[in-house]
Amino acid sequence: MYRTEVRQMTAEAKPASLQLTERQEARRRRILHASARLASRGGFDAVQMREVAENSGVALGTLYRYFPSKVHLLVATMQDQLQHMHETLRKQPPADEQPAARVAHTLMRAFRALQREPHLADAMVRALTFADRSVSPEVDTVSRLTTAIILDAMGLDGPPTPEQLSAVRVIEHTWHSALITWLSGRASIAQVKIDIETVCRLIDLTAPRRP
Amino acid sequence: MYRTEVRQMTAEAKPASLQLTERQEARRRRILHASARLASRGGFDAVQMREVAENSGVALGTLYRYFPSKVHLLVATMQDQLQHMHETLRKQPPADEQPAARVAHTLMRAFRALQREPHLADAMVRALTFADRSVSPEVDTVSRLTTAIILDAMGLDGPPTPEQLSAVRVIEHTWHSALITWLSGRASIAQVKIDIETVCRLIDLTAPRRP
DNA sequence: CGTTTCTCTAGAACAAGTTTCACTATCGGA
DNA sequence: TCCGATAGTGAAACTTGTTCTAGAGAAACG
Repeated sequence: MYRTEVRQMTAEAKPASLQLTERQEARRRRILHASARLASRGGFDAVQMREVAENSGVALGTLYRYFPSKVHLLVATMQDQLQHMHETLRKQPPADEQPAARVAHTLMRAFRALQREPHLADAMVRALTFADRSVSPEVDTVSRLTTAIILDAMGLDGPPTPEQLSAVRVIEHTWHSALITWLSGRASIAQVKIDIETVCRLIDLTAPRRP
Repeated sequence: MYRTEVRQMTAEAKPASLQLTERQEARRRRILHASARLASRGGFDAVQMREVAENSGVALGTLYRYFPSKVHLLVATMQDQLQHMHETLRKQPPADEQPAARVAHTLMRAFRALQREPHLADAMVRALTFADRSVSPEVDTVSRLTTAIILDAMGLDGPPTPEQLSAVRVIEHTWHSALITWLSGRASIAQVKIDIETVCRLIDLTAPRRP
């Protein structure tokens, strides 16, 4: 930790200028890449800031200018991965009849992807749930992405009702927490599957259209 | 972090002898008390191992003998607090008709208790979700306690069905994750309430007895 | 009691996240 | 093209979790 009450960098207020030059964009990308690679190896603990800096050919101070903490870095890494995931999932929408089944299948597909890189999943999810208020904006972005994936899977006609949004929030809660119990070896893959299917029943509950 | 692959203490295998002497029990209690007090002040970051050791009149090495990491310490602190909570809640069981409402009210009561000590809640919940495999047994104990509280609130006649246990697990997931979003300022108290009420609907779903 | 074996203490040492500093390189505008 | 502002570099310093060591104390046990 080691963080003074109000983070007060020398001069600038918050992030780098929103418009990055090409070189800066490349640096950022190198950093995220190194982060993901190290995370794939050994999870949260294996992502060491000095090593990330070295592997991405950037000074430690620069790394901290781009991502003000390790958690920021890993949450940004998760954003990045989620983006890919969203596109991949969008390409092959689930074919099920019921919205609940579509969401459950989509999440299980995402889960299988995470199983292929369990260490990376560990790093990202641990960072996400460990994040404190200073990371709220970034975590919020991840949350919105996840919500978008679920809403996509539901395949609604119109905008979601408040009830449906509540259900989606609860599904997200379950998703994150179930991942954690799996990652820490306290729940099996089968158990995660059951939990996801169970919570997805809430969707049918909030859209009880009678034909 | 800084933890070698396999934790290999000099001689003893795991924890202190299961039977603590009186002095040892007192030490353990002082440590937990100091931990809770520091956590109440400033949350996870404010619980510094050196300070816990000092405040409980114990050497740093001893602290680590009792609790092999900060996360272990905070999870044990949570166990302790949950025990109190369980007893308190048990004394005034909710009077509602429906099991779902009973569970929702019980959890909201617990939530209000946490709101009185938000920093303490922060420390405990962050530790809980950040815990890795080495803390699994302790985290499992917390999980069982939470499950017991929920099952108590449901007030079942017989043993719960597998379906009901799934619902309870999902409720627990939602409970932890909703707490986190609240603690990190990304969800309001009202939102947590809605999420809890939403997920509790699963209970009615798994016990659709028609009179 | 004396011995043997733990346990506890004090304090140094180490690892990794974070900050700081003194420079140098790059960029955008006059 | 030159200049001031901004960004990046390298290295050291600082904070806090964790480990290690040598010796003092307590407990079990003959």
